[in-house]
Amino acid sequence: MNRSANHKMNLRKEEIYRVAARLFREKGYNATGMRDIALEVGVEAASLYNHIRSKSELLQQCCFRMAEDFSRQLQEQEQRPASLAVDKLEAILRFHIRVWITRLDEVLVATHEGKYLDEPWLTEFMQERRRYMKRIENIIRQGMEHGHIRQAEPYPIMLTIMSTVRGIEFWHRKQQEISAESLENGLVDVIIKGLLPLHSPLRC
Amino acid sequence: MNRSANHKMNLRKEEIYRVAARLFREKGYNATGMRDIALEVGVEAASLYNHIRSKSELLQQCCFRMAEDFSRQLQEQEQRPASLAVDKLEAILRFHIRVWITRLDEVLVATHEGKYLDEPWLTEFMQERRRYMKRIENIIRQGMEHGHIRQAEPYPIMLTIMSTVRGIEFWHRKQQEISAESLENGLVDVIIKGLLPLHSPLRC
DNA sequence: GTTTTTGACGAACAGTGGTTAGTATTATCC
DNA sequence: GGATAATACTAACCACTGTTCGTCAAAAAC
Repeated sequence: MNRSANHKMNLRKEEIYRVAARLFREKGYNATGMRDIALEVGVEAASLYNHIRSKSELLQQCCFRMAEDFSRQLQEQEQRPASLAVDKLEAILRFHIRVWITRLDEVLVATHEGKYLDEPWLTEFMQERRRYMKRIENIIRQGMEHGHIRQAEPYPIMLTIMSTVRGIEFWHRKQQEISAESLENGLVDVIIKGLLPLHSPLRC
Repeated sequence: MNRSANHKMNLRKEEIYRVAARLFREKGYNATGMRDIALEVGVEAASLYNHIRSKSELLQQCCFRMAEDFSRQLQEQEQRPASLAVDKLEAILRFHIRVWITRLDEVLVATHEGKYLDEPWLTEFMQERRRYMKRIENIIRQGMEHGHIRQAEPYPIMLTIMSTVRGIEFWHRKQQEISAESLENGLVDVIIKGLLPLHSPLRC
């Protein structure tokens, strides 16, 4: 098999993955049947198994692709100087927002349907999420030690950064209540402004 | 049938409802079988139907009980003077946080599994949620008109208030990373501090 | 104490789930 | 162009789903 054929094969596999991610989000993992996926791909359900191993493999891809993308981006921020804690958090927050705006299907599946992963992936996935949250907490803690973030509990701040983006689920471009840029800047404003020290020149 | 018997009947029905809410949260609505619920109630699956009409009725109770509780509380806040917009939002936020801490099962089911409601309840439920969000947006807008909230897009602020509480899902009392009170105050701080006008005496 | 109601039970039903086996068809390679 | 691999199809399987039926014991009502 040459490279072209291999590429073609992956294209079909990618299509199945994309359809599955969308349906998993719209209807939920358990409510989405292989026959639903097959219908939208334009094929019979049994034919899917020439390209994928199982339904749960599709869920695994959703979850761990997102986990890797998030972890990689966080690593970039961690490598910046410790004095830039607030900028790091803003960059992290903006990354979260953009992923939630541009790849809502995958990120929602990873967030909401990840609990349906089989072992040992379930355990690995949840441990990874916990590690990710700890790493963000550490950045917040560093910012406080250097005086760039006001003294407070790091834990609720981390939760806020992790959770604010979830509101994007309610935002639909169609209804154009607000543009993507305004949405991103609005969300960043609320969070970041609340983090600055009381005497910060950016604040007053 | 006298009042005592009626009360006893409702007790059993309430027990089924509580068990269902917990299982719906842990395993998801579709992955929870009537036999799972029956097992934890200590009865056979068929016996459940002496107390409830259907599985979907249990989901409806979860969703609309929460919707009513939230709507009622919001109405209380709406009746306060318009000049107290920030206090209203803080009260709303604290109510959200407390519900998410003390009634996590029901509120998570309403949030995550509500999409599995049958029609016409699904449409009614989603319309109610949209109305609720609009009402919060109106409070924010009032606060801006009176100068008690800094000028900004009301929509992302509303989303933040709605979504921040979702982080509580990650917070488990057992692991005691932080107490319930500190968690509540920490979350409120991040959000409310970001809302105040730049010249507010509370801010600088 | 008899009648009526309540609630629990085992069995079963009709439908759906993911998945496999076997086979036919198409595309690729030499 | 013939061999070979990839991929589509039909049919079916078996486990499981929410729910109903007929029955029977226990509690409530009178």
